[in-house]
Amino acid sequence: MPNIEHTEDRYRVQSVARAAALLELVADAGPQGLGVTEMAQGLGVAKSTALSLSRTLAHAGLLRSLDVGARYGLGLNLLRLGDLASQQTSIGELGLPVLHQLSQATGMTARLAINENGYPIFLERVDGGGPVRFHAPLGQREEPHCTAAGKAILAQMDEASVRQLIEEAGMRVHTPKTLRSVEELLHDLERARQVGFALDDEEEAEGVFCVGAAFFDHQGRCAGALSVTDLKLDVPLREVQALGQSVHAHAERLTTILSGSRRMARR
Amino acid sequence: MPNIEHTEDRYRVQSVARAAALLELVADAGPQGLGVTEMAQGLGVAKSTALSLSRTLAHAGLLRSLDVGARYGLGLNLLRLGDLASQQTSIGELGLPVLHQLSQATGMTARLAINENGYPIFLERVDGGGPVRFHAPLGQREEPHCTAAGKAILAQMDEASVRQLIEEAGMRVHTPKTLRSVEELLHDLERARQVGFALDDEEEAEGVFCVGAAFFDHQGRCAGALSVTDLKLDVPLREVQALGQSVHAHAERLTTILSGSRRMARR
DNA sequence: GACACGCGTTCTGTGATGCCGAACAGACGG
DNA sequence: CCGTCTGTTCGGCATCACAGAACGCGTGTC
Repeated sequence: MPNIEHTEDRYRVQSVARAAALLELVADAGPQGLGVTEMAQGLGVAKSTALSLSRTLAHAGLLRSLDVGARYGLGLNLLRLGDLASQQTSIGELGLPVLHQLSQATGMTARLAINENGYPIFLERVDGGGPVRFHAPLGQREEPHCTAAGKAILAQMDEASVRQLIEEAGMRVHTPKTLRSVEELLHDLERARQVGFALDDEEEAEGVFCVGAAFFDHQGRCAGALSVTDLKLDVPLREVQALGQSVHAHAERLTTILSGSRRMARR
Repeated sequence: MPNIEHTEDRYRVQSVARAAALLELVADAGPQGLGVTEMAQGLGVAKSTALSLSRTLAHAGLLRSLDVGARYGLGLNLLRLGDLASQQTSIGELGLPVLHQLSQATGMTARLAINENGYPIFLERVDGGGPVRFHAPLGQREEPHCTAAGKAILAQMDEASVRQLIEEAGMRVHTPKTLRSVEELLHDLERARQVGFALDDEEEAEGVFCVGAAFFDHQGRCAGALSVTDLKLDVPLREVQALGQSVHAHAERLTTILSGSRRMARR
């Protein structure tokens, strides 16, 4: 579904591709898992094929059988592998301490996203102390136009690239406050550049307020963005400026870490 | 030489099993990733085979190419899948079988608590065979200083964190035997660390005796604790040592389950 | 500068193997 | 006691994954 099938990829192993699709299928199925029959029709293969695939994946710990040998859910090895994946992505590893500091300094849920061709992908998350937990999945490509991290990243691109990206990504409307036009977006990005941080003022979800700022790698390229999230109610307007400066400062700190303490952010 | 060989699993897809082994291989390789040649000799297959596998996995987002098309590291989709796996996996569910075994082995009421910032929250409970049922609410945050599970968790934290937590939580006095000072508590925790289990000797309720031991997640963090409860009358002093060892052993069993049980094939 | 060696990549033939489909065995529920 | 769900088994054909040799390319070494 999110993945368009095959870019004319030669060298592709059918059964492995099916196995990967099966993982996605099981992930979407939720906690109750999937049975062999459901897998089979979800993948469009015979039941016996689905059985072989699931058995093999289960043996590798990528799936696990929920009941005794009947339904399958995601396996615990995925936990370990996912954890290693974020560690091995040096940004995730290097950014985690900064993220903790940011969370502690603001008391809010802090997240770190990397820049993948203009899209933010969240690698790490540190919950704030508050009672409210936010739905904040990791490893997922989020939308650029309505998230603080996304706009912080977009603000570092030139206008032509932004237009092209939005052309491709679209601008889904989530709330009444979601920006509707590229012009509106570009204007907002200009403002973000001037103050050094981007806002998501109930643009993705009602009642949720985010502040984001970009950080840069050793070549000065925008490597990603930090953001903090909280209920709009809990963010007095007069504090937004201070909050933004804090996020910006932490992003700059991360920039100096990533660049070997040589170069500063490109504005 | 065939290092990962299986327990006579009939339905097994060779290429998928190899793909899974490849994921492990890349995970062990660390941040710099693996090249095709290394994968090939690591798996014991031809280079072209390794190429097909890695391309397929990369297309599914389970691997990602680090340089342009050369070396491969773990993919970001693993992050998302791992995150989902942890959401969909309740520790309680995994621990339930162990809990049953523990209850059966000891004949006592067994409980499982997760560690939430040092506080124990009981998720599951299995009643022993005896006539007495204990008031043991689930899903509720209990006090750390006077419960076996709480002290088992505390025993895994450093002294400063314990002091800070107790500062915040206080030490309500329930019985004459309830510990009164942080020093007393720290001393008790030190003893618990040495023997591998914590005791609650009528400290929360008179006549009630508990033994607890911590278990750990795939990162080695203390994820929670198991405990057993009975009337003090029914626990002869000489049995405490054996009881503690049993609880400790079951907690260890749960730890191996939670940490992904990789490499379970031993020929 | 030429050479050799390492890398990743390409291509093609072949036989192992993944795949389907049909049949089987329990578990429910009418 | 059937009909209809499951998950499981098995055999056989065609596919598809696999190996291996050859290619292009960048590196390092005389």
